[in-house]
Amino acid sequence: MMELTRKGEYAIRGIVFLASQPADKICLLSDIASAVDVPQTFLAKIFQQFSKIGLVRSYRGTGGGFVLGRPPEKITLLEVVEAVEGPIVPNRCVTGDGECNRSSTCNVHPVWISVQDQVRDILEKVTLKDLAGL
Amino acid sequence: MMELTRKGEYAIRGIVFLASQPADKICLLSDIASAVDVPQTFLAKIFQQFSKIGLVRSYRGTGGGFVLGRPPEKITLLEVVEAVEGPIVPNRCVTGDGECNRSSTCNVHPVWISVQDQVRDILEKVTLKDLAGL
DNA sequence: CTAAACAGGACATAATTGGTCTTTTAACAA
DNA sequence: TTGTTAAAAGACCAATTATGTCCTGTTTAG
Repeated sequence: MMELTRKGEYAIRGIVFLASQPADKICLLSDIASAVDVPQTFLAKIFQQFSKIGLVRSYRGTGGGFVLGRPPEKITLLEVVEAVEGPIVPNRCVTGDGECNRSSTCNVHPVWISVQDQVRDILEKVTLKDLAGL
Repeated sequence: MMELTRKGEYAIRGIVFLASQPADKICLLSDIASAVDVPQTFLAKIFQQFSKIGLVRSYRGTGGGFVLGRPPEKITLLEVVEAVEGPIVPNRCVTGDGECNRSSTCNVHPVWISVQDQVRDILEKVTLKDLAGL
């Protein structure tokens, strides 16, 4: 249960590596991919998702590549994980879209809420600065 | 991320229902399944897993069925979930079987440990007695 | 012996995961 | 303007996992 997918793992590896590089250095996807040992085409998809929500900034063409969208201390692990894995939702109950039709009598419900809160809390306190060892 | 599968959801529903029944009542699988609205054949698999680790006790033949293996206050939500979903492992890192070959330099590692501990802690404090509203 | 009820394994189907490939778009340089 | 470089986007595909079903035991009460 609760296992991160490869996509999530690769996402973390990739962006942590980027955070460990000099702030103004535009990194090639190919370099990142080989540095963190992830298939480049797969990492491309991941970084596209990052780019859409501003976690990274991309430049095309010659001399192009990626840089962090914000300083590493302003990007949390929660953001990175949720960017590629979707929101942290331990049970269909807590999605709030009426999935749990037993909610009135469901004593399990508050437990999942509690789990969700705790996990989000932990991941939110960790930034790329911490992870990149800066 | 971290979503419980249907199997896990069904498992909880089924055993919580069983816990809500009189302690000495041998419940038919068919009755449990229809009460909690789960396909009987699927629930059968789940209860077989419960039975193997003693969460429930099964009786075969005429007059057979299921009862809880222990008093409801002695069965935790953690046990129930882990029985069918496997151990709570947020990342391959924390499995301990050498999956994380970067562990020496991996700053993410302790975060997953922390998540694992917190979640287990929450689920361990909730018993079937709580969930069945006893 | 027979009917009731769980145990166990094989099988089937759909969804998700974990990618690859191709084409397009954008930026720069000669 | 014309290549060349590099990311964006979308189609596609194989393997795995999730979600069951089905059939054949095996056990037990009566």
